[in-house]
Amino acid sequence: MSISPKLALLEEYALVARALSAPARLMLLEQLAQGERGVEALADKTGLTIANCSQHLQQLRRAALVTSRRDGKAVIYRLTDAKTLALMDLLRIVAERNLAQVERILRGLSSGKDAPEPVSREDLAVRIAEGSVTVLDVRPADEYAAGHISGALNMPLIEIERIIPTLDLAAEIVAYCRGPYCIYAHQAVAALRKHGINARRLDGGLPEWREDGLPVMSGAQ
Amino acid sequence: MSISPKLALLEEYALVARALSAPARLMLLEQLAQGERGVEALADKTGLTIANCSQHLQQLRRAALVTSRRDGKAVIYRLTDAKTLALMDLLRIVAERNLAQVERILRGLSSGKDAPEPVSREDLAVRIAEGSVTVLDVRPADEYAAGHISGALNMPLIEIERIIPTLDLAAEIVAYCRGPYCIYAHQAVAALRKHGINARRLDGGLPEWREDGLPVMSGAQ
DNA sequence: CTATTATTCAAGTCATCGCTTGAATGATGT
DNA sequence: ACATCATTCAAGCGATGACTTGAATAATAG
Repeated sequence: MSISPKLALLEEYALVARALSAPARLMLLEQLAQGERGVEALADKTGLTIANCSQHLQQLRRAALVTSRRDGKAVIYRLTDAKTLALMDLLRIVAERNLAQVERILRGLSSGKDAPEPVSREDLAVRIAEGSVTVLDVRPADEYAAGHISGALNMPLIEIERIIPTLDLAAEIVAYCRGPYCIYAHQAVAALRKHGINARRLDGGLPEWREDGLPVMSGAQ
Repeated sequence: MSISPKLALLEEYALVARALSAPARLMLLEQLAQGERGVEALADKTGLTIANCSQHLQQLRRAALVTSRRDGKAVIYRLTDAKTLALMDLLRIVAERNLAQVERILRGLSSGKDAPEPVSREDLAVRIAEGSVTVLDVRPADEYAAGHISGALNMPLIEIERIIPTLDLAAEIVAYCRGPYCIYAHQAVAALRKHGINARRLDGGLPEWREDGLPVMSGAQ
């Protein structure tokens, strides 16, 4: 024990905050919020080198935000529990609530002022049951394959302009992606609205949907 | 706008986390949770130099965790809103839930295993109304003077051993301090229990009590 | 206006972090 | 046992952060 237990405690709290203080690690956490992943898959998705990715993961593990297990020769990481997700969420909420900068970045994405309110998860669940809505999963195909909202169509952002003519325009379109940290859904909605299509964003992404106990179509892990 | 809005966003989130990643700044936030303070008062309480303290405060302000106003020649800082407090709380919860290290530090304080469950704020409010409890504010006298739980006695940690004989042992003792980051109450309870006195800790401190809308005796600012 | 007091700015130092590269470890399959 | 593959470790480099010192700014008092 150190001379100052008070400082030692604060040091531990600070360690957790420091683990969240690098964009690369937030990207990793966002990926892990989709489901557990191996090191190589994470490196791929985030564009980090394997070694660098491994080092970041070890920092996250030191802060107990993630845990790992072995599976054959691979090491699989996952979020420790829902509290990690809660912490990320609150971090985002504070940042968005307070920083004009964030506002401006998100504004820029929706190419102006016509970004509508997001749809709540509860509302979307009801409307899916009614069949009065088309749900688009705008994440990459492999993430869709690993699990998605029941009834959602996969439409990666790259193909969205191409696929517009095939959409059923009678139902409203709701797009979702990885979660609050992810801007795919923002971009998709902006693209659709530019073509005059009635599209909105889901509040939150797949991790939040799953956390709420709403129906998910699970793929192979 | 940068080439990658995604990274720019994550950079903003990371900025908030980074602001929380230094023990010195957590100390400052803990002080500010007691109420607004000037730079010099904060420097005094935390043991930082004035210049260093000012720099930390500016980082907290950049992350929008605190705001400031001028009052004559002094600049007064305060927490931006309750979300800052919530973020600190969640940080602590995650750290304590996950890190064996934290457990060990807190165990060490209560000199063993006999640390009882803390009293909830709700329960304490009821029992104060009944008069079935003695509430001790173990913060320094000046902080007590600036505001405390209605009915609480001030008993700074330094004097606690000396004052033990004067306590009414019929009622249970409940000690509180600045809040979850503060270990005064832990230490006070440990000291009292070492003398066989029935003492417990309040869950949370004055900021949480105030946040819950429970009765506070406000002193001069 | 000048002096005073509270705070902030600026420059410098030392430590730490993030990333890269290349080697070491650990589990699996032949 | 050996080769193979995924991951981790270790060393090095450049950038950033924390703290110190001393000067600059801003508001008030005389």
